[in-house]
Amino acid sequence: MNLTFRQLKVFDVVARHLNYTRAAKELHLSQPAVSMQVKQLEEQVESPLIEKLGKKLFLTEMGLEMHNYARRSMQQLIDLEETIAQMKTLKQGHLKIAVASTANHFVIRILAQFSKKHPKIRVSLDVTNRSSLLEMLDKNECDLVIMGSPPDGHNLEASAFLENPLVVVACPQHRFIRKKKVSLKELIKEDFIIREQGSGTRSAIERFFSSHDLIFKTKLIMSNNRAIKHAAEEDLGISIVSMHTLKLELKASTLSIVNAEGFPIYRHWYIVQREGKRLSPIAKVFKEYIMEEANDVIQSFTAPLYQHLEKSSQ
Amino acid sequence: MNLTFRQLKVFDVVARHLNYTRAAKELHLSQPAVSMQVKQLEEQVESPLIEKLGKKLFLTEMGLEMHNYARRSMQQLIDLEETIAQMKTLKQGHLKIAVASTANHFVIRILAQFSKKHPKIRVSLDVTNRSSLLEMLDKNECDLVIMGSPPDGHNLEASAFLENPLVVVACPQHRFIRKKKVSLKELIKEDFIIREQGSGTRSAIERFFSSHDLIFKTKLIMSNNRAIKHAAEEDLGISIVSMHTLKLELKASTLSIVNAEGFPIYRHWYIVQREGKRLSPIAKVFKEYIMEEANDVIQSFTAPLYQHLEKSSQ
DNA sequence: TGTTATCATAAGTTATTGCTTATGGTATAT
DNA sequence: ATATACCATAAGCAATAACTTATGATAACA
Repeated sequence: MNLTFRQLKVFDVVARHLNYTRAAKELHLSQPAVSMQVKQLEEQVESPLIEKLGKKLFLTEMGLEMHNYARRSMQQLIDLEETIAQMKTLKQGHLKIAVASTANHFVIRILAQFSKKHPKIRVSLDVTNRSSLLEMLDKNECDLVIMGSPPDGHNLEASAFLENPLVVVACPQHRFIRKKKVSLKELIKEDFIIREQGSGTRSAIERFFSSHDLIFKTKLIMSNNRAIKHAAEEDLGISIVSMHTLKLELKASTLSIVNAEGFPIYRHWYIVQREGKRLSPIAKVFKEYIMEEANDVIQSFTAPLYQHLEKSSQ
Repeated sequence: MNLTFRQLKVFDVVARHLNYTRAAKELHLSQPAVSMQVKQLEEQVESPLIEKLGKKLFLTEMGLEMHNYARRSMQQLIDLEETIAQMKTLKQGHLKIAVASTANHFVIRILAQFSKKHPKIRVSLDVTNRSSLLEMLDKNECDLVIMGSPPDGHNLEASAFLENPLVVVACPQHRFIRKKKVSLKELIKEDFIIREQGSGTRSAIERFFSSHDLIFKTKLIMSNNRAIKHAAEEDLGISIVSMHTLKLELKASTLSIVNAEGFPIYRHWYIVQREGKRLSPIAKVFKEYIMEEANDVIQSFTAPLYQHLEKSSQ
């Protein structure tokens, strides 16, 4: 059986009017064109759908069934069109993004604003570590990923959209805090609390020190940024973290930024997608949004807390 | 938007395999044929439905939506086919018949047997008077009507399928009952209880007497066969009724048949449809059933009760 | 009885569909 | 680097879909 939507459409009009001529007018067709469509439909089901008794037309029992079907079918098509139109106009859809745990803080902030602008959009946010992010990209399980500089060899397309200053932190009682400036020589005598192998922050730190031919002492390895900060608060060592994650600790004065030589290290946050990825309309808009707005959002959100630093560094 | 079922079918297969080549094999098509169908579908909705990342295929968000739609749509088509097939094989359907109230007795009997043979068929049975029956036929509100000889001028197609003997009845105490034979002359001296103008039975009786140049006395006019019999039981007069309606009264000996000259009048029951009516499969089968079986059913049902009459009449 | 409204049918035309084969490009695996 | 698997694209072709106009048949109606 090989019906066409055209046949169903024409049949619906005929079934409503029970008059070919008027149906033809509504469809802007000639009367025979309508007759033929109905006839073809009847041939498909091998049963009469319309009967002519005297001068009046009636639906047969199967005609009635077919009419119900045609109306359901057409309504569904309209629903589909509606869904697609809504997706295109961002009134509907599903935005799937994943972020490095270190970026979580400010991304949530941006996402909140974005979500307010597009209230009907469903959002999935995965917060996970670097290797899981890369895996998600490989499996195409999300539209966009926000992370530090991604490695080569994954066919990825990464756009830097925000500076990511890494700063040295210590507990406020630490002697470094009182010093105007801490040289790298002094710095590497301290014990460091640091992220696990594979972390973006860690590899940045390693690259920084090795470029200065220095080796730092790892006191503690932790797989979670929050835990690192907590350890630093407890003076188990000093650490190097993204400045964007420090809002609460600075405000509560449980951690302070060390004015160390060569810091902040300016790295970037990247928004990453698979090469060749066809972004959904909403993902495309989100990417544009984040590229344009992220800087402002971050500024208004963190700037007041470390103005002293902005002046002294770089 | 002008999708085709073909596009949906092909898209479904591709979406299931996420591989054009294998989809093509399943559909017994070349690979480009499949690519083209999908591409056309994408042009219809003006959005990509499938994305190729590296060597793997994925559905886009809209692709997912479209796939759901395609599956729903195809399932409905299968349901429709199933419904139609069931109607054709009499496993489903709606039989709408209407009968003259006088015929009700034996039609119900036949219908019960028929319904047992086709248990899934829904049956509507309207029991009403002659003019309503004709109206129902005019409005095409039922498939078939069972009645006495229908009038001309309604574009009807009537098939006689059963004899309808009209007999004179009186209460068992009536003097006619004891007589071996009652002549017409004697008969018309009695008071008659009779149906209203327009009744099939009545017009048959009128034609019978006028063909013998006789006029009968109407004592009581009633619009209901049951009421007539009741009046006769009470000896308000004698009456002429269809023998098929007498089963109960004969068995209970509350009415008896008068052996009158020229009786029974042999008329017929007809199964009637509009000229040109396309009977549904089940209606067609019912008509065949009634034409073939009615006689047997009636025989086995009423014969024992008036064997004496069969011998004496005609 | 002729007129009107309506549907069926036929013939003819054009555009489109639905495929095919051939070929080229590209990511992955060896 | 080469082979392989896979998809995209192009060109070409046969079938048919989707109309049109013209015409015929038939009920309903005046």
